[in-house]
Parts: sequence; structure tokens; C-alpha cells
Amino acid sequence: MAKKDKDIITSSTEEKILEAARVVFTKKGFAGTRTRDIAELSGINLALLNYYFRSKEKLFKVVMIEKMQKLFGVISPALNDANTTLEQKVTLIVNLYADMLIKNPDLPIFVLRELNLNSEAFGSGFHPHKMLSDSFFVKQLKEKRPDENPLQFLISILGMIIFPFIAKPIFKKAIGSEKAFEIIINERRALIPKWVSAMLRTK
Amino acid sequence: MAKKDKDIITSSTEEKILEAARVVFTKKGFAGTRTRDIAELSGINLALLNYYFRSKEKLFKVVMIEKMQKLFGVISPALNDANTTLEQKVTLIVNLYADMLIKNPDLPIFVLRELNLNSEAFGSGFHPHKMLSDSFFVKQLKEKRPDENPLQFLISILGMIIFPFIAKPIFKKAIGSEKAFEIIINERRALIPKWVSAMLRTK
DNA sequence: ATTATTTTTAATCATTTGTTTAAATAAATT
DNA sequence: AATTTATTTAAACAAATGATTAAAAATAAT
Repeated sequence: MAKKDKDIITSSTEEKILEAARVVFTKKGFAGTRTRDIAELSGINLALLNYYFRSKEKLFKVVMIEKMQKLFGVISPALNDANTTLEQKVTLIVNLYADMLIKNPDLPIFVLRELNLNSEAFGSGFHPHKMLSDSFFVKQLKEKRPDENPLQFLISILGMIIFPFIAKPIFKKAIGSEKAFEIIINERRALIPKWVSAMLRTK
Repeated sequence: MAKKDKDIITSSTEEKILEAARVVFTKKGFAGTRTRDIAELSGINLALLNYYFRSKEKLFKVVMIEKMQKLFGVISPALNDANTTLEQKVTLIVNLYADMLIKNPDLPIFVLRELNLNSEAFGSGFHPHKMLSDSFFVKQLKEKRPDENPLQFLISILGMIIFPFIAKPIFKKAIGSEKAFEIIINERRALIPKWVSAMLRTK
């Protein structure tokens, strides 16, 4: 075969398509995206999309897997660190998410939008619920509060940090600018750990 | 004019279209919905959709306004009740949402999905952030905790109750059945008010 | 240098999709 | 009953869209 240093030669156009696909799919969703938008943004010929990725759906799946790993993978190391307390883990999780979501504010709505639209289409490989349920963090939650379902705390913690990014169109008008939104998020780095500690103490 | 008891005669087919539109738009989103799906589900001729609602977009807006009012309107009375304490209001809000969302579990993801996709297209009429910010509830929050932005509590309370419905595809696998999901939600009716009280006490 | 292979391009296809049209039917008005 | 108005239907339109094709250009192998 001629020209097959796949990772050097072809990665250029392939990566150009992927980069544009990330942007357009994230902004418009799978159904709202036209392959022509991706081609145009990446500056490549429309046919190349199918040449490299076979179909719109296959290209989308590549992006979707990436995004899911980004959204749920950030906290993976923090969840299973054997050398931190429950409270330290909460602080770490909140800050890891704050850092990442300020840089990728539309990541949560993208992933959850497509997961809700598509229920079953992404069974391939990645299981965030296992990552969470089997974690050392959940074990510590069980020890601290054997009387409560640890999932209840997990849902609340993730909700408090992720929800503002999903509900942004509502709160943004009450908040004002994008800068003001970031200030709110940054305040939550300290607030949420404090709140969670208080929640864990309630009887 | 002949035949123009609009609320009696035409409401039948018009309402049939609307009912189907609610179902299909909610399930597939605006971009993922085909007008033919709505026509088929409602059992009417395709052309009637444009006859009654002019366009897919206009029909969608009717549904969207409805859904936004449903999502943000439920708690409107509770927010401005002058005869309840802050803690009582939290309990009321949580229960009003639990009742409504168990019956309409895909309402939050629908509204927030479309608001995020469409940023500006729904400036018409309904302003949830005003309803929240100008409420008696927020005034009470300010009195109780003048040191904190009341929005921080508001975001957390709404996040804790609404987020599980948005993140359901993730947690559902960890939870199991639909019944188990409802049990989790019902437990939160008591948990969240207790948690919020603890949060309000933190210094 | 010649040949084979990979990549890119422009044009086109076949469907899908929102909307319209013109005729038919039903209902109301006179 | 005759006429006008409103509703419904089947068919079709025009534009959009995901995908393919066949030829050209670029690159690699011999």
C-alpha cells in the first residue's frame, strides 16, 4: 500500500473534520447538524466526511464517546484516590469539574441532550454509572452514612455543580454577563464542599 | 362567517395536532421532529398542520411556551406565599416539583435542551428568572443569609430536584427500574428540605 | 520514470421534509 | 334550497440533505 503512515499523513484532514464535528454537533445536536456545516467549517470537501468516517452517524459516535469520557472521566482519579477523605474528595471533584466546565460550558447539555434523545444508541464501552457506583468515594459515603442511599448524595453533588451549566439560559438573565456567571461558578468551589459537609452531618 | 365557534368546533382537530405535537416534540426535539410524525400520530392530514398553525416553527412555539410555563409555573404560588417560612417553602417547592416531574419526567430535558439550542428564539412573554429573582422566597433567603448570593441557594435547590430527571439515562442503570427511580425521587422529598436547612445554617 | 495507491474534487443521486395548491367535502348562512 | 365559508384531502413542489460516483490530483512504491 502506498502512503499509509496513517497517524501522520491522514490525521491532518481527519482531525480537521473531527474538530469541526465537535463544534457543530455540540452546538446544534445530532439532528440539527448538517454534514455540509461540518464540511464548510473544516474547509474540506463534503465527500471527504464519508470517505473518512463512512456516515454522519459514525462520525457522531466518535465525537459522542469522546465527550462522554471528558464529562465523566475528569473525576475518575479523584473518585478512587485511597489517600483522601470524603470531604477532600468532594472539594477535589467540585474543583475538577469547575475547571473543566468553565472551559467546556456546553459539554453537559450536549451529552445529556443526546443521551436522552437516543437512550440506547451509546451502549458501546463506556459505563459512567459503574465508574461512580464502584468507586472508593461511594464506599466512603456508605461508611459515613450507612443509613442513606449513597446515590442520593452523588446525585446532589453532581447536580449542584453541573446543573448551572445546563440551566444557564434561565439564570444568565438573572446573573447578567458571562463573567458574572463564572464568578458564581467560582464561588461554588467553596460553597458546595461546605454544603455537602453539612448535608453529611444531618441526622 | 360560517362555522366559527372556534372553541367548540375547530378545537377538536386543532387540539389533536397539539397533543401529538407535544408528544413528538418532547421526545425528539424540534430538529428531530418531522411534521409527518405529528400528522401521523394525530391521525390528521399533513396539510392541516399548516392550515391551523402556519408552520412547524409556530406550532413548536405554542408547545414550548406551554412547557416552559409548566416547568417554571408550578412553584410560582409557593414562591410568593407570605404566610410560609423559608423552610416551609423549600418543602413545598420540592414536593410540587416531585409531584409534577414524576408525571412529566421528560419535561426538564425538553425545555432546557431547546433553550440551549435556541438561546434567543423564546424571548416572547415568559421570564422565569424574573419570577424567581423577584419572589418573596428570594427576599427571605436574603434575610436569612445576607452574606451569600441567594442565587447560589436557588441554583442548588432547583438542581437537586431537577437534575436527576435530566441525568436519568446515567443513573437509571445504577438504579435499575423505573419504579426504583421513583423511590429515589420520593426519598428526596424529605432529604432535600433537610439538606437545605443544613446548608442555610452553615457559616 | 512508471505504475499503483491514496486522497481530493465537482457533480449528481435518491430521499426526505416543510409547505403549498387545487379540488372535494362539510358546515353554516341567507 | 342555494350560496358562501370553513375544513379536509391527495398530490405535488422546491429546497435541503446524506451519500455516492467517476474522474483528477497527489503521493508512494517499484
